[in-house]
Amino acid sequence: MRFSEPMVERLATYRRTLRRWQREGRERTFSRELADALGLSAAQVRRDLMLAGCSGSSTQGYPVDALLDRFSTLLDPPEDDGLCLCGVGHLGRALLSYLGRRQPKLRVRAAFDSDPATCGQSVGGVAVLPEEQLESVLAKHPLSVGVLAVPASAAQHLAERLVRAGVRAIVNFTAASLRLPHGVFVEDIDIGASLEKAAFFAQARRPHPVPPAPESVPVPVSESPPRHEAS
Amino acid sequence: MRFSEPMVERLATYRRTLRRWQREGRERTFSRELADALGLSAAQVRRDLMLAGCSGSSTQGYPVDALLDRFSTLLDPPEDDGLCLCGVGHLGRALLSYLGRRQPKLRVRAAFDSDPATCGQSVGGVAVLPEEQLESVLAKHPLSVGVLAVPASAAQHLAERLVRAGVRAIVNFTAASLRLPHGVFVEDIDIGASLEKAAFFAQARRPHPVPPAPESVPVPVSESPPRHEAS
DNA sequence: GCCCGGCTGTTATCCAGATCACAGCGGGTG
DNA sequence: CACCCGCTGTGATCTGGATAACAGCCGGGC
Repeated sequence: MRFSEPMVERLATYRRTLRRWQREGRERTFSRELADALGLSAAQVRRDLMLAGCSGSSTQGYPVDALLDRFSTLLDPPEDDGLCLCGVGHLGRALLSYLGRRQPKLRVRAAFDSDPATCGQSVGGVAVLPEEQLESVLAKHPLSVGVLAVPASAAQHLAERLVRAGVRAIVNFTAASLRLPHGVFVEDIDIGASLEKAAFFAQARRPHPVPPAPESVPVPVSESPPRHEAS
Repeated sequence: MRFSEPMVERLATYRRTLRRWQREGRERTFSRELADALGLSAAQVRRDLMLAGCSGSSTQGYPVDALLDRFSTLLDPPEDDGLCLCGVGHLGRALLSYLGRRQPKLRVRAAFDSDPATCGQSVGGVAVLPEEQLESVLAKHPLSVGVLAVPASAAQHLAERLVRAGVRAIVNFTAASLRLPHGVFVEDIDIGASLEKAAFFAQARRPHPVPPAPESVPVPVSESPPRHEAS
């Protein structure tokens, strides 16, 4: 049995929503409520919960606490595990400040930068160390997730160092496409490409000019698919 | 004929790679080269190029210049279009500095923030305006893409204002799931969920504790699928 | 001049993930 | 007590995207 990538991503969003509801005092919920809150279909929520090993009653729905407990078991890393951030530029700082206050279990445990001026600073409560110490720090305190927020030209080399140092998943904010051994999980977050995609689909209904092709050029169109149960 | 989302995203990455090669003086390329550079299969590159309306010769491959021209036609927004950034916190600043130097055609044309202390500053060459002016500025200078880098609690309301002001695509860095009229393209970039996903798949090979389910809990495992042509 | 090899363009096939559909249940109502 | 309603759990089906497969072409070698 293995969980699919999109499902794990959804579990994380279920958990966020359920935590808010828990703070608000809600004790039980129905698949439909979660679905509406997140723009999914109720059937998909039920299926995800089933695969995650959660169960509910047909009249009372699912107990919020039990769901959150189960999600913690599935999603939370071991006690002293966490993130290793490479690159403390603008984006790295944004991540540090974001994660500093947000995620309790998924903290940045080590941050590295190649710029001597940045090293030694403490950003969001995390000390920034010189990149040379990456291997020695991770040898003492292994971490399973690396985050790349460096220039694209440095990404491949740093990724390899991270993997050699024991990292088994990398979140790559770089435009570089990483080539790493099988078994290492890579999550690419290509902000530039996402912005270009949005710009494309914003224009998509307008006719395009027709320069290179001799034939008429298709007018690309996209709809946001309706994401709700037909009922 | 419509282009799929993943395809448009790939086109953006093809373009980035081809631009680098063009700077290096390379004039022609083969599907295999692009595929290897980006971790895709040659067949997929050929298919994308075909759908994009590009053609090459079986002996010389594709001319780099022609590909880039075609991609510009498809991906570049109209001359005075661009991005409208909402929220100039850490992440907003990172985006401004990233886009300031990178994308020539996809610039941030307006930036807004609700914090009076932030307004009036100029970040990365873009003046930060008070959020109240969103409608009046966009009325004078319509932009087709909005970028949300605000707290999740403000996201839905701001998104609706953007759409009323003429925005047709939104890049949502917020954890909120937006409910917007059909026809508005939404690209969610959920950094928190992505980090949790990476943490999960980093752990995925370890046995999990088995608390709630009476039965043995499955050990979820994921492989990065091999992404190359079998040949 | 003829064959061979490799690359393009395109069709056919496959697959994961999402959607649909429905059996089963349990409590509420009359 | 019998019926009804709505929700869970789950098999069946659908679909879009990726992969595989191959016909056609062209230039180079012999």
